[in-house]
Amino acid sequence: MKREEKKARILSAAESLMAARHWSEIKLDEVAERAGVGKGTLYLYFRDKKDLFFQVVFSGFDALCSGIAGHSCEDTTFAVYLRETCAEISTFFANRRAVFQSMQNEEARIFECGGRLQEAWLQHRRRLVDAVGGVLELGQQQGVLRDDVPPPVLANFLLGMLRTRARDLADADPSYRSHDFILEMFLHGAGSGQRRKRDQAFSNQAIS
Amino acid sequence: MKREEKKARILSAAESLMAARHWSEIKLDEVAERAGVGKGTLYLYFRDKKDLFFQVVFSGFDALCSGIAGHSCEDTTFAVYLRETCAEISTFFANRRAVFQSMQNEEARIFECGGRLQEAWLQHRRRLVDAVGGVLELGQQQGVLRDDVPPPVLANFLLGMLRTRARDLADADPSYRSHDFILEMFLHGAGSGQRRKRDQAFSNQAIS
Amino acid sequence: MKREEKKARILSAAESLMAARHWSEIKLDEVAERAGVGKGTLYLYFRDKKDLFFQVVFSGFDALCSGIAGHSCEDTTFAVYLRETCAEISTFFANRRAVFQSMQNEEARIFECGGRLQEAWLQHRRRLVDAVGGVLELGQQQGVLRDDVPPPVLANFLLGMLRTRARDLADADPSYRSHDFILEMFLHGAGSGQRRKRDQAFSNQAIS
Amino acid sequence: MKREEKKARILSAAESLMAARHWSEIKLDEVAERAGVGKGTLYLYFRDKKDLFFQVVFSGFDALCSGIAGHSCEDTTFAVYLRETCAEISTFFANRRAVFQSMQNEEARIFECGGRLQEAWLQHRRRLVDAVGGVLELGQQQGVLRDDVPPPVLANFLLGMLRTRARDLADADPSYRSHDFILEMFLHGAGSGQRRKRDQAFSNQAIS
DNA sequence: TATGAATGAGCGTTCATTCAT
DNA sequence: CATGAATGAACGCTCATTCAT
Repeated sequence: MKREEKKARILSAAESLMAARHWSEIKLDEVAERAGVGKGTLYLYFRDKKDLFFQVVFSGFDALCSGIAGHSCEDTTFAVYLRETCAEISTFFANRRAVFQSMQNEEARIFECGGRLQEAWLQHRRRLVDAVGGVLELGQQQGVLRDDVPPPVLANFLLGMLRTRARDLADADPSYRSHDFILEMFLHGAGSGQRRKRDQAFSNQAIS
Repeated sequence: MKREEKKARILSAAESLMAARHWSEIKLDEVAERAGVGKGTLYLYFRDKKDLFFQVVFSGFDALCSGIAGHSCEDTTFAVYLRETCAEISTFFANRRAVFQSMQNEEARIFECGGRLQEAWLQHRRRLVDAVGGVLELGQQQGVLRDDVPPPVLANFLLGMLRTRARDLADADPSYRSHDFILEMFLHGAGSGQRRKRDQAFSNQAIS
Repeated sequence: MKREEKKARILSAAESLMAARHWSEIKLDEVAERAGVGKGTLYLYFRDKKDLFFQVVFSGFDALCSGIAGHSCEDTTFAVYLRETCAEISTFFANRRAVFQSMQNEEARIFECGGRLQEAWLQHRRRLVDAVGGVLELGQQQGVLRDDVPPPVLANFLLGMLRTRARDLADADPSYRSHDFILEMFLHGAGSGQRRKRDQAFSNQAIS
Repeated sequence: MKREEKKARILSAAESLMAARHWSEIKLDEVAERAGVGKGTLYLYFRDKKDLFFQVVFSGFDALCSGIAGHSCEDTTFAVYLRETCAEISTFFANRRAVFQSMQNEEARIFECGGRLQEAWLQHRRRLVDAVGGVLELGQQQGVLRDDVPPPVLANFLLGMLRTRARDLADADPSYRSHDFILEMFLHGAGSGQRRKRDQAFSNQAIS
């Protein structure tokens, strides 16, 4: 237990540093100091620097994917289900924003590590896309979502919009940062569409 | 002339390397070798490493913004105009993909350079958003785009979707990578909307 | 204890190298090798190259000044006292000859370090002059030294003669290198001796 | 002639820079700029950096030695002759102070150039000592100077005192900086004067 | 187990020297 | 002759990693 706690302290320290700087610009001295352990101690818990940051990046990620894939909308409507999914994802990335603001750029080449880590990241990413895709597929089956586009493609767009919200709209008016607005954009787009009956389903309670 | 050419060679070499790795992981020896010049030569054209990568990042960016802002849709429909704008942006980022795949992560802290570079990037980003926002405002005036959302917010979403296409849909079916599809998603969203009269304007000729 | 010893090893290595070359021509690799430590180790004990050489130069100097100022001739004659002082100074500079042969040129601009180091050196030098001046003042009080010249001026001449001995007379006959001879010259000069009519010849017009 | 003038410009530029910094800290760019010539031009007049500074150091030195050796006191008294010699030396070093303040430290190892330059310097130095020694020998012959000390030894002391004046007494009262005072000290020393019983106190045991 | 002093490979930067113009 | 752009060897300094305690 003591052991796991110390490891967590290190991971946490590294994570907070990765919020602000690229991993190759972070010194292990800093990590050790912030974690309150000796520098040598790091090597008792992690093979090397790369391993440490690797673990920072992926710890928790799997849980997120499982969480999304594990839920089901049986006991609620798809609309609510989708919004909850968005909230879950947003919360996850917000909490780990530090890391993933550094990460999202790296998606295609994380750590440039000859491929092994890159592979790992792509795999993880795919897992998330699949999990979200699974949710969206339900929407298609219920006729709420267009079915001329594969769920993973839709999932990528949705994730992209969440990212836009998190990163590019940080300073925008709060009303444009609500999950409802995001979902409204996701579902109906930017067109003027007089059709717009404004899905009631998406304007109930706000989650976050 | 000769001088500018050499500088361009260096910028190009650096750019191609930045495609694959974070700038702090790129050795100036590599840049020099790939550019076919001596290492010392770099310092004839750039103050230091930071300055080199800074120039890589921003060279061309201003031209893009001006280009977008400079056009007008007087001699064409908004739909065509918008698609051309997208094509312009896509081409730009595709050509400089190397750099901007590294960059987009950095948006919030490029080079972590105490703020000066960060400032510069944010300013540039805002310029692009404004230019695109200008285009979208036209769409609002013509009643093609919803006017309950400020143009810059819409611009961010559009840019986000272009990014999604460039980065997350690299392996998707080509039909989901066309400008027309992107714009279709942008305008009408992922909803099933029986409304869907499928804007004719966007299904004519493909540009890229 | 171990720590101080290692620092001493480094200082000693640097000192011996400074004996032969100007500090800007000495590589830290050399210092490290000669000290039998890794290059990085240098930076555990010294902020940077300048700091290292700075410490080489001044370590021990203060002790010398205090030593000279602290003695007194109460329990001996002034003559013996003065000779002991000379011996002390000579020994110090002989031991650190390496350094000070490099230093004496620098007196006016050591390390050209924008003034801070220069200041330091001048202060140290002045301290030595004052200490020696204090000794000579005793000689004046006892009527052994002329009192028409301020002690610091006399001190400078004495130190200059010791320097002449150490540097210019290295190859001269040993009899001209003894403290006694130096002091004899200091006290009575090069004149033949019918003297003290205050050579009219030398007090006419000034040239420069 | 044009050629010689350009060379002189370069030498002069180098000399003025050597006044303030050690030669290894002076960039050839600086020399070229200050001389108003291209950097490549330096290599038309000097084999390399060492050669340039070598020539800076010794140009004029030979002329000084010849001048001193060439005069004679036939048409004047020894006292006047000696003072003129001092003035000549002082003027020379004052004019070239820049260089020689850097040099005097180097006497024993100039340029650390494996010996060739060092040799050259020692040879030059010896030449000056001999020239001055020649003058002082005249003083011995005329009974004005003690003849129990070889002229070169006396010459070294005299030169040392001139150096003391130039370097250590820069801030002293002007009266202690006149040639007359220097010569007075040189001839009669710092003793009070009842003297020439050859202080017993100073001829006992040697310390070092 | 935990530490941090020690290490040395590696990198950014400088600058004497060359050579095409 | 004159130039200054180009070069690359060299050096100061950093920091991931090891290991004696």
